[in-house]
Amino acid sequence: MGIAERREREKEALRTGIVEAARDIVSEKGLDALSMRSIAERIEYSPATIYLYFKDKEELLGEVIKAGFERMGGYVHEELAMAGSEADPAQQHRALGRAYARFALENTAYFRVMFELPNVPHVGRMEDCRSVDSGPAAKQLLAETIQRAMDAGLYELEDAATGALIAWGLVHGLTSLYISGHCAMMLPSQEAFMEVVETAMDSLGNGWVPRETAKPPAP
Amino acid sequence: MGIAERREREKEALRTGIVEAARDIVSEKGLDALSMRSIAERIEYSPATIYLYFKDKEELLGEVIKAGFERMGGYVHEELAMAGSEADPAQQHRALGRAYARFALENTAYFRVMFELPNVPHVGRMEDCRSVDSGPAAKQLLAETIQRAMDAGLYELEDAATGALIAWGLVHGLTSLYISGHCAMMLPSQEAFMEVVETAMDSLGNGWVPRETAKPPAP
DNA sequence: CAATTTTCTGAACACCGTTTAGCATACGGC
DNA sequence: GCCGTATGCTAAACGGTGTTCAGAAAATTG
Repeated sequence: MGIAERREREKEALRTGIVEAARDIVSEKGLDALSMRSIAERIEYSPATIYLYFKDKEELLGEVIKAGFERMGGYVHEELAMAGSEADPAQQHRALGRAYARFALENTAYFRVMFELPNVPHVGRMEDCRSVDSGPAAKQLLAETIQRAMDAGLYELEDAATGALIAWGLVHGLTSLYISGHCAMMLPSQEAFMEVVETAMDSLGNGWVPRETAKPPAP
Repeated sequence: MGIAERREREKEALRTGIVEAARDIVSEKGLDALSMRSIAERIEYSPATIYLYFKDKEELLGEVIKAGFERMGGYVHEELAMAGSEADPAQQHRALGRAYARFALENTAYFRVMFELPNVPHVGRMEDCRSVDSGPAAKQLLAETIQRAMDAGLYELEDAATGALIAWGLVHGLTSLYISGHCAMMLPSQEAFMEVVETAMDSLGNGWVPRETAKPPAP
């Protein structure tokens, strides 16, 4: 009775096909070019068909965002590898920031969809929504990294989760400002931007380094 | 010949009326509710009339944004006053951050229009555009404050402008993440958010504090 | 092959930003 | 006061959007 299963598979294939089409349009033409009609044209179905697979555009975008977090995961992997396996937690923390910034630079439209969209978790349900669902992998990795840095005595702060949030906010903010062109006059190139990100992470990390590194006083 | 002047005044009044209507709609109903038609309805004119006073929606939004920066200026003024006149530059820096965050909390839709809109400075002309035009007051104030902190020996960094950008990015990022609901599970209340902002500014400020505060060694 | 279920779509709806042709009104010169 | 003109304004339309729904088309079943 493989016939029902084949139907199931085809259905699933079309569903993911829709998501991929949306992802590609966002990547290639930008968010503004992403309409139900443009997706429909690309997959060669009627716009109405999409609504048989997704409740509305919001839900479809949710899937695109999920895919975005997976793509970002690749960047994280790369930067961690680049940092080397002998990197200490603080260096890994920098690697995560670099990954985030680089992902944003190379996937601007994607980044916008993921973080700057009206979003509106439709106050109430906020579990199955946005980064809560797919992003936590990255968020948790960041928190764990900072926790390890604390354990290693590299960072001194009260709460790893708060520290992770701050670190995230720092890089996210710089990235968001850069991408939106709010500091274009100050950052003429992507290199300049990446450098500022490094400086920023240095500043923050420096602020977390214990003041007196256990210098036992000789009486 | 007061007649031409009266006409001029009426024209100007309608123009600012349009901007105020747009501002109010954004404040009251959110950005999504802001359409040329909704503005027209509020000012009791035809939608087409708006185009006699503004080139397009983008230009109109520019004026709204300008008004937004002025409103933010009020917050800055308040927080600086709250900090007191004897506050040192580092404390003033914190006050600026508080103002930014509080403004965002109390004018969410406004904040979004100002910083998270597609923006697109239409690469090329970027003078008369966005924060470059109206925001620089705030940006420059931040840069000056940090420069003063450097001069006072409170902060130790290479470039005040870069420092200002980093400080801005930090608060902006946290704010943007909070407003977009990306860290809702971690920040249940506005108070919790404001506290994280304080902690974040402390961390960054701490990272900028000179390591050894000129402790002349006695030989 | 006929009946039924499943999958899909054409057409419509209400909205959007924007343009244009034309309608009133208020003005300046006679 | 009247007339031509310049000004301010708008109704209607255009092409776009997300979304819905009756019904066509196709695939599966008996």
